[in-house]
Amino acid sequence: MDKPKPRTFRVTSFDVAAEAGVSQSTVSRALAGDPVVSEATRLRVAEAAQRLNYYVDNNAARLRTGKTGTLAVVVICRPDEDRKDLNPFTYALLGSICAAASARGFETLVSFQDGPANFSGRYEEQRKADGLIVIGTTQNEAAWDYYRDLAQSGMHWVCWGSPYDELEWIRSDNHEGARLATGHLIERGCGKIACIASLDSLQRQFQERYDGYADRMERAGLEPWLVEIEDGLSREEQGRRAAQALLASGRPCDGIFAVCDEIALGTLRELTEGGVKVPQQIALIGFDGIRASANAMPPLSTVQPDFAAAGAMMVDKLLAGIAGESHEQRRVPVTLLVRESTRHG
Amino acid sequence: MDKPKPRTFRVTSFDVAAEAGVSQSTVSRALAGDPVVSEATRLRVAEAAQRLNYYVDNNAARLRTGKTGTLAVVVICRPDEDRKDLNPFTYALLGSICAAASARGFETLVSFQDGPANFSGRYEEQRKADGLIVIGTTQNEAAWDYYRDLAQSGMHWVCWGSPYDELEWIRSDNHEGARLATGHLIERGCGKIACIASLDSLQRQFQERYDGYADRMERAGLEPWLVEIEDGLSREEQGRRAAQALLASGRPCDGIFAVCDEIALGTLRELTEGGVKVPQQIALIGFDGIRASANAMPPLSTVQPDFAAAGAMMVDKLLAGIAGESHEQRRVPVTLLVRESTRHG
DNA sequence: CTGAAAGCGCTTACAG
DNA sequence: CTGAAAGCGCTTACAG
Repeated sequence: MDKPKPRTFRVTSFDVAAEAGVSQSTVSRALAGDPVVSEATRLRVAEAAQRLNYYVDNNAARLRTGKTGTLAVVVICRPDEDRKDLNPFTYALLGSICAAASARGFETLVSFQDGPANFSGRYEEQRKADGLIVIGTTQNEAAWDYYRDLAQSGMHWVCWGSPYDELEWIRSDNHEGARLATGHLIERGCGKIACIASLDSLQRQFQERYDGYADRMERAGLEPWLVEIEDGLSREEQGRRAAQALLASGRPCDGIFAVCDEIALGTLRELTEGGVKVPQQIALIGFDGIRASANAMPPLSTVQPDFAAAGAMMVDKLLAGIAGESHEQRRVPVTLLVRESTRHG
Repeated sequence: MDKPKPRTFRVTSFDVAAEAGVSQSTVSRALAGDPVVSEATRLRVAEAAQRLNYYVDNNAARLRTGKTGTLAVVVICRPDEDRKDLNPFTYALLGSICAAASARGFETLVSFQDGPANFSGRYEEQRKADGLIVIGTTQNEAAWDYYRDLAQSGMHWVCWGSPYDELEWIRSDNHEGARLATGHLIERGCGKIACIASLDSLQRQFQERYDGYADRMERAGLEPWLVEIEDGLSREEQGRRAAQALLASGRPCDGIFAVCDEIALGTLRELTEGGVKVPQQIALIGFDGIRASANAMPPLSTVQPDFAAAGAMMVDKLLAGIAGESHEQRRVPVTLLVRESTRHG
């Protein structure tokens, strides 16, 4: 048999107290930066702690205070989707949320959830987090139903991508972004502008973007032209099919606004492979500002939300909720990013 | 003044005990699935817990057991890099790690770190996690130095992307992948094959890939041809510059192996914009299998590591280390992905 | 198979 | 400004 593992002794605040010649409570106060502790004592304690390589046991502190200093972040995926194939927008948002949380002194407990076997949002009840941020694909209805039900319990949370308007959401300024994109095409000289979108009531963001497009078209005296995407395909494939349908219709077209970059990339490939020159024959613009849009051939014009602001806004809204304060801001500002795909010949 | 917030009472195992008519210890055992508890009791307790909407307080359990059931994942970024611009390979790896941890019953505490103000890897000392996984850019030397020093303290950890060979790393099977890529170009008929790479001693992965390339070239009686990337640029820009240098050299070339997809994408754009037809004049292949490689024009051939295996291997190695077991596997298997960029005219 | 009790390592009233 | 003591809510020997 193996030798029994030598019990590893943990350095506690009592050890530091002995080392510094003060009481354990003073150690706790000194290390927490309690201003009531005299500077001399604080220093003596800090040095003792360093000598002993002491760190506060987070579990004990959390148990005592009831606060976790942690935010849970749930990323909703398509069922059985490879993590590699997750929408890059979602990854960027995740990164920005973690950065914002960290800047405010919170840790982030991240989990990817794709099906009922996986759904688990009881972070507050289990005292694993003080609140919850849910982001990810709108298309996983089961997931959103699960979280909508959970929300009834009065948990603290904020989401991005929810198909339901009544939840605590943060979104891009979709109307404004779509107006910018459409206006850009119009100013560039396009008059026959199609919008590749979905009016599916679950796709709130796409609907909002279509509305912004239609709005701007009508303001210019132009007729909105909707090319609907098909359900149940990858975004890229949706973009390809929509482009096929558009070309097959024979209707003249000189500009396309696709409601997300991934759809736009599919559209771009289909157009290019079909011999249509972008932007000379058809100008194309997307929405989201994902990294891959810059690498497309030609580079894709797009509307980009302020990612840093997105993460910050979600975290701030959540923290406000936890503190019992109100927080009205829900729209992340967007910018027009003009690249080759809409530039003048 | 506001009314004082009503103290929210927490349901504890004592409440469940009263509800089920058993002792608190029995509640704990029953809910933990201890087989010593009779089935009838277990059921009664489970029902009582559900009625009261009871969940075990994770902090108390963790304090008592000394285990956190959590793995920390640190993503090393370039200083001040926008989270949106993080290498998509890293995001994919992060997703696969979280999935693997979750499948093994562990939570993941994720943080993005880019500079000394940010470095913080004392997760075990603070009892925030049982071990640590570090991934991210090789280029942040300060970060790797920090973690290399920390590792001296005997913490449990595994990393991906470290410039240092002596650490506990997991990597793609870079030699094999590079041989596959190079062999594919050769079989396709290429004879003048350049490799865009870096032999910088810190870029272990790139070096390994170059070695695999050179190996395969020599086996075919061909002369290796290294085009070095410049330091301190984005990967895409490195790829562009390398392509410029290659074309400017005037040396005939019919195939390029770029040691990562992001470099390859830059190379592809530079070639295309310079009027060089890919793959008709020059065939091009990358490495990493990032999502954007599929969206390039033409779609980029590449070598893809098994992402799911990568996350699983990292988590398994870490858990083995925590359990005091050994775990030898460190190379993630790779597959050749043939797309348009290397297809026959 | 079940219960009474100890103790994980802190934070924070309370007292001085 | 500092200390003695209580208690956060569990898990797990120990006893029966």
